[in-house]
Order: sequence, then structure tokens, then C-alpha cells
Amino acid sequence: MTQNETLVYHLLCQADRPLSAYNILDALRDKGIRAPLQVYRALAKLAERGAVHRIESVNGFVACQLHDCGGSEVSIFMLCTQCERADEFTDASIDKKLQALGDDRKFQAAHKVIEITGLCADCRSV
Amino acid sequence: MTQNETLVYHLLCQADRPLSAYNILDALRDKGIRAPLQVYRALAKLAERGAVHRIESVNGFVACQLHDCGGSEVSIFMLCTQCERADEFTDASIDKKLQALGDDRKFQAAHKVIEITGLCADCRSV
DNA sequence: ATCGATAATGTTATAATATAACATATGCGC
DNA sequence: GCGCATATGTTATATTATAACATTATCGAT
Repeated sequence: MTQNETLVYHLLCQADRPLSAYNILDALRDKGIRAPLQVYRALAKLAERGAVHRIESVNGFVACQLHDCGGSEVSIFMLCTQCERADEFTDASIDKKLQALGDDRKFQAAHKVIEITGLCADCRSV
Repeated sequence: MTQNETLVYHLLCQADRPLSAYNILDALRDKGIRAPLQVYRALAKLAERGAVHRIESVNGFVACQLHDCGGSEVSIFMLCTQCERADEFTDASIDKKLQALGDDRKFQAAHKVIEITGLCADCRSV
């Protein structure tokens, strides 16, 4: 891992919610990161390896919470609109069914996104 | 449907790929749409009713291809990176499993996103 | 050790996407 | 007609993402 990737990755590991590229930029300014591109480049590399995931629904990024996701299976995210937590899961049977749905249509899947937005257990009960 | 919503909706119905808000703005300038907000407002209302869907992976919008999606079931999109087509499907069993996954965690789902990016059958065989 | 290729960095500028804040108009029940 | 809710319009600005180009490490082959 290069310098910038390490900085970005460690920050994401400590975060308790998805961070935007600009959140990251701001947090790492005093560590020598000065431009958006430095962040986006690090994120691209990290995502490529499955060390971080992009959360499409919030334009944010999280560190992989599962086995540094070599990424055979789809990640399923539950996103709380209240506390902003992003919890990652996998589910072999959903993955299989989704793959089958694509295969049926001769669709060659390269990347899958599954995100559920709503209220987490904690926020629900408040 | 209001004037602006009608304009936006009809444009999306004719499109063969997801359109960005600014694509829509440009296409409807001569129909009197002049500002991004006019488009975003129309899209918000249309999406609320299930008449259009936002495609998170491409920051674009499509008209619902299925029964003007009263929206009981999740929409599953297959997005071709080559021709940019966005085909919509539903699958009761995937929906159910995903719902169950949330329920198990006491997660109150408000919205679900499932998107598969890759190559469609046509583009694959070229 | 140094040349040269490859990957990583840094920097400025700008593109693309989305919303805030405020002013005006329009339809509709009373 | 009055008052309220909803729809519109407009300007400005925030947020997210990339292009283009210059510079610097890194490291193996000679």
C-alpha cells in the first residue's frame, strides 16, 4: 500500500460511517493530502482490491468490514438515514439468485450493488 | 401530473438509456425548462410515485419499465457499460430474501437499490 | 551506478451533479 | 375575493468527480 492509500484506508477504518472524498480530504490535509485527486486515486486503488467499498446511495466510502473482501460475493449494505451507519453483509443465496437472473439474460455482470436504506435497530427504537 | 413533470416524464419514456438531470435540462430548454431545480423537482415527484427510478450507479434517471412501479417490489437494474441500456426487472424471491435479511437485523427498510453493471447480451457478442 | 521504464505524486483548473434561499404565480376550497 | 397549499421561476452556491500536465520515486536490467 502506498503512502496515500494507507492514510485513506486507516481513516476509513476508524470512521463509523461512510466518508465522502472531501471528508477524507479535509481530515488528511495536515497529513499532506492537498487535492481531491489524491484522495480519489487512493480510493480507486483501494476499491479495486476490495479494501474499501463505494456506497452509491450516499456517494461515500467505507472500509470493507468483511475479510478484506477479496470480493467473490456481493456486499449488501444497510444504511441508516438517522445515524448514518453502513453495515456490510453478504448472503450467498441472494448473490446466487442475482447472478442467475443476469445469466438468464446473457448479461455478463462485472459489478453488483445492493443497498438498503432505512432505520437501523437502534435508531428505530428511539 | 404538472407541466414540468409531464415534460420530464415523456422525455424519459422516449430515451433508450438513463438520462442525467442535465441531459434532461438541455433537452427541454426549448420547452421552457431553464434551471436544474425545475428538473430535479420534477424528478423528485415522479420518483416518489414510482414513475421514474434513479439509477445510483450512473447518477441518471429512467422511466419505470414495469407497471408504473407502484413499487411493492424492488427494481433490479442491469446496466450495460457499452450501450448504456438500463433494463429493469423484479424478482420476488430476491426481494423476499433481502427483506428477511433486514428484518433479521431489525432494520426498517425504506428503499432498496439493486444494480448490476456489466455487458448486455448484445454488446457481449460484438 | 546509472539508464530507462513504470507507477505514484502533486497541482491547477474545470466538469458534472445537486441543493439552498428567496420571490412569484396558480389553483382551489371556503 | 381571501387564504392556503402547491407549483414555478431564478440566482447563487455546494458537493462530487475528472482532465491535463508536470514531477518524482522505485526498481530491475544492463
